[in-house]
Amino acid sequence: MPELPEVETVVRGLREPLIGHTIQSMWYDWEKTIHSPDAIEFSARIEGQTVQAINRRAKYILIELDTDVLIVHLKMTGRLYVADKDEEQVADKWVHVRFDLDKGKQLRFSDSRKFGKVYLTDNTDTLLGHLGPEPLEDDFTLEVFRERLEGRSKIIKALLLDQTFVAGIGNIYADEALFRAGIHPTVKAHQLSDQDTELLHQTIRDTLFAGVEHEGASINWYRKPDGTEGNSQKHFFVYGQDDNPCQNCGTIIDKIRVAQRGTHFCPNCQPERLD
DNA sequence: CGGACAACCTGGCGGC
DNA sequence: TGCCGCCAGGTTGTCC
Repeated sequence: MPELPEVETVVRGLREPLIGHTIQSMWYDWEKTIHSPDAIEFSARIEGQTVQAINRRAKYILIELDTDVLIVHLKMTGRLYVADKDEEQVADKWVHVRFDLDKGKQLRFSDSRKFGKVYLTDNTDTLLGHLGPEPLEDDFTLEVFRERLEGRSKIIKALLLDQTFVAGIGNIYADEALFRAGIHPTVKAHQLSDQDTELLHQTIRDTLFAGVEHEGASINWYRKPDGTEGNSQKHFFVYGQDDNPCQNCGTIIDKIRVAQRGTHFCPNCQPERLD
């Protein structure tokens, strides 16, 4: 659920309350959330380091410290936010990792489904090196997109979800980008015309830009670090719109399974294609 | 290369 | 009200 726009919104929201603070200690109650190194080394290494910058790569949050980078992946239900240390945790029973900061603050990682992970590393390449290009960066040009599509025969939706192909797109924005481009989700990459490719390149960027502008989609778990909801979900054309009329043509939006994922599309605007 | 599927987990919801 | 079973979707790994 948290995809590029949601993670970007979290990153932006964390900078003000977190940069400049020093991590004093670490607490956790679910060891599997700590991916690497092991919890003992993790806490020993992170204590005393100060937050210098916060960035994003794909769906990963990169909290740059003095000598290491604290990396967080929210997966489906993760939340990352700063709270006052003395503020009771009763309102959020899913906090599994906590970092005490100076000045009475606390960085909390909450995750009801426990899929999320935290990493500490001085070599981000090991974890992030395999990722594809950032779709909102200027270097993600139409030419780059074309080259990456070359020789691929995969179903286009599956390709968009592949983080090594393009980084940061998830189930929601994949459906939205395909709708905007008028491309059926099961179209094979090699079936795309030059015009399809150009359009899809543009709608991937448009869809993600719009998501960032609306501060992410609060479908059920996602919240901005200040606890408020994003508004992106109010602007979806197809995601979660099954059984409702298409805003473009009035045809009822359909929901099928593609690449083992719930997939929403307009049967009229996104016609199926045979080989 | 591609596709299917299980695993990791738990809350929310529809059905009864 | 309560229980059951399914669905949600990011990523990795395994198997064909």
